[in-house]
Amino acid sequence: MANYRVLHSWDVSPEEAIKIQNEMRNLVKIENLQSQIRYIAGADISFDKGSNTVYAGIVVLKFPELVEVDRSLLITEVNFPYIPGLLSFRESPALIKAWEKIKIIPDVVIIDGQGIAHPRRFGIASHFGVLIDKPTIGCAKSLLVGMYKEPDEKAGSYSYLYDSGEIIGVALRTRDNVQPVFVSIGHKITLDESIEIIMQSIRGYRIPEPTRQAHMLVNALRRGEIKPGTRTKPEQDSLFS
DNA sequence: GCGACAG
DNA sequence: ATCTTGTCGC
Repeated sequence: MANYRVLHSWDVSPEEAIKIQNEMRNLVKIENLQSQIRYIAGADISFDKGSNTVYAGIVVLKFPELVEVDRSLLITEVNFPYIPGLLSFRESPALIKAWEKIKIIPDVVIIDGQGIAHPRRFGIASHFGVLIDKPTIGCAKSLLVGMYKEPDEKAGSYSYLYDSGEIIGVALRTRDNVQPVFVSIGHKITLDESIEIIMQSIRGYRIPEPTRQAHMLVNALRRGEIKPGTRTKPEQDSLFS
């Protein structure tokens, strides 16, 4: 269920989208997590080359084990183009649809993109977070705005991301000698908690597991290797049971 | 006007 | 994001 108090139309022009961001930016809450993390989710989208068809998915993992417990995969259409700074208006509609089918509601969601490390401090992670009224973390593979010093090459080290004199996120090295990822507050969380959770979600790869799993699933869906749906294949722990 | 620019 | 093989480095 989305946060009906702030629902708005997705059928808007780029100009209207910017106006919505400037109004909704004030709804972002920066606070400590209000509950322990038992489940964490990753959300992502996949596209075909020149098609309007999008493959969306959200994967819920038990935390900190990071074992899948639920998933929501669906195929739909998009019209809004990719415009730097307006990514949310292209990807959120599909992600919201996927969110509404999730059975196990996660305590925090990692989004593939920026949170407040955005020109108007309202990237997709913040927008999505406000809409679902849940804690979210923005974890992008590349920079949108801001300046930073290269963090030390050791996993776990980070440096602050600045824009207009304010700290908007961090460049975090998730593994030794790999390009850093850009972590920022999405909604209802602090930057320190975001960094901590991202590092606790790393399992041998640069990208945190929730996002990586979601990315693999939506790509498998696009290639037709798996079908849309919401059930997670139960583990065959025992031949009995 | 020029350059930058999440996915 | 997507189109794509091999290749360099830990």
